[in-house]
Amino acid sequence: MLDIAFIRDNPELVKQGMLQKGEKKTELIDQVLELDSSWRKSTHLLDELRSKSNATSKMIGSLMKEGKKEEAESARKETAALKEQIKELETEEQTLLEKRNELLLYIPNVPHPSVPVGKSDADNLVHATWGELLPKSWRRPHWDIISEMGWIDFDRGSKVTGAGFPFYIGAGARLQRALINFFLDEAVQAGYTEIQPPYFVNEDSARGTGQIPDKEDMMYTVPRDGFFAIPTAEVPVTNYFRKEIIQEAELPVKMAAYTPCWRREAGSYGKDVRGLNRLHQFDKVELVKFVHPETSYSELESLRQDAENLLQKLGLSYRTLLMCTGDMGFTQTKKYDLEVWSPGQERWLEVSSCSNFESFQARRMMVRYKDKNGAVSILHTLNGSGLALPRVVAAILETYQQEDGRVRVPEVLKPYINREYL
RNA sequence: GGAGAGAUGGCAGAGCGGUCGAAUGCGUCGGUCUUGAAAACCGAAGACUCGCAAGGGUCCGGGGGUUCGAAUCCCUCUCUCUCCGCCA
Repeated sequence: MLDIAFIRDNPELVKQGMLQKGEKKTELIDQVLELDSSWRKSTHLLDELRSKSNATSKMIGSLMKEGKKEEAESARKETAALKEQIKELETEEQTLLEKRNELLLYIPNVPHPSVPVGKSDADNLVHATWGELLPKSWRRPHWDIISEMGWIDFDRGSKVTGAGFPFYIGAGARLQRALINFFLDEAVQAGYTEIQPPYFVNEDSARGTGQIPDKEDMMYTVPRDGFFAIPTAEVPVTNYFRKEIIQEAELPVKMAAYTPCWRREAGSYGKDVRGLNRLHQFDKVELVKFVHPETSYSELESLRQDAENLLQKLGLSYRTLLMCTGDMGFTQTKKYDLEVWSPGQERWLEVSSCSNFESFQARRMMVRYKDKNGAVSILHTLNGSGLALPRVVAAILETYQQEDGRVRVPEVLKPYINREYL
């Protein structure tokens, strides 16, 4: 969420940011500011009354000590009305604050000035393209390769769980494991600490990273225990430091986590869900950074570079998009997407998304850092996939397939899959 | 799942109804001393929030209650530890 003080000082800027993200309800800002000013009035009055009440309590205490019973007694009687007033005001003040903070959750983060203004994915900027775009020609889409080789079984997955929960078998499973290890090893090499987080989180964590209330429907829930199955490792990992203060010297903190991810993906259909293009359960290595506010944009660039390196080493062609304001999402100020080339489908597939959240998540989570002078401030968080497996698998199969049907093992995976062909 | 104990500042750990935002130790920071460091000594440090400021207010796991007044008493929830049961 945004800093209320920032909204007070820059209401127009925040409104403009909302409009650029395609969020038209800018009256939200006026409502928040109105609630805020009533709350402040209420708090002010309440504090005065409390101050008075504290003073008389103190006085009663010392009167008792001096043995002035009658005076203490009469002072005590006077507090009755005051107490009543305080109690009333307390509920009013609390209600106002709760309402204000609730609305605050619905105000999106403000895009960074370097982000192109636009409405949809058509307005995204192609930031860079790497590698040659193999033509389809004789190449087949990955789902054909998969079913012919028996590497992934969608039908049995549907039987056992439901659509979008596949089984990986033999070389298919082996490839998954190889990629996970490769991604993690590369991340550790790049200075990230390997983390294994919980796969379920509670409601506070889901709110901390912004899944609630914005993307609540994307998550699978465990109602009996109040848990959410994580849609990405971002959620547990970013919440790692919730309500904590980190020493400035510790920054930046970089973490890499492999987890399965669960997403309900309601409303998807057609070619988008064909094969490995979109699943309800998939594997991903996620990179998360906690950084000093001054460095968050350079950290975003290096995060993107870390993710790009993986694709380059795998020998996959890809492009990097700088997402426009309208296609960016609620919590980010700036975001790059990496899309890998799928020669069998002749289309781009998103395999990574690298974002800067500035203080948006950290403020919700109260993650702060303390500088040398002892001053405490909110830090910045970032994350990016490094990488999401299924579409990488799709691209590998389609890129490395031979005309005879076999699939070569990418050079960098050979330490993990000790053979020439899958 | 059953029984008991506990939750206090970065950590350890006092406090058991008023002067406690909280002793003490360690750690941290600043200074003295030193060529430099260590040791020793002296000193400084919680967070949030309202206010231009002066100055208020809130916070001793969360929520509620008793009281003029709660870290201290009561209820409740969560978590941690010990024992038993169960188990990868």
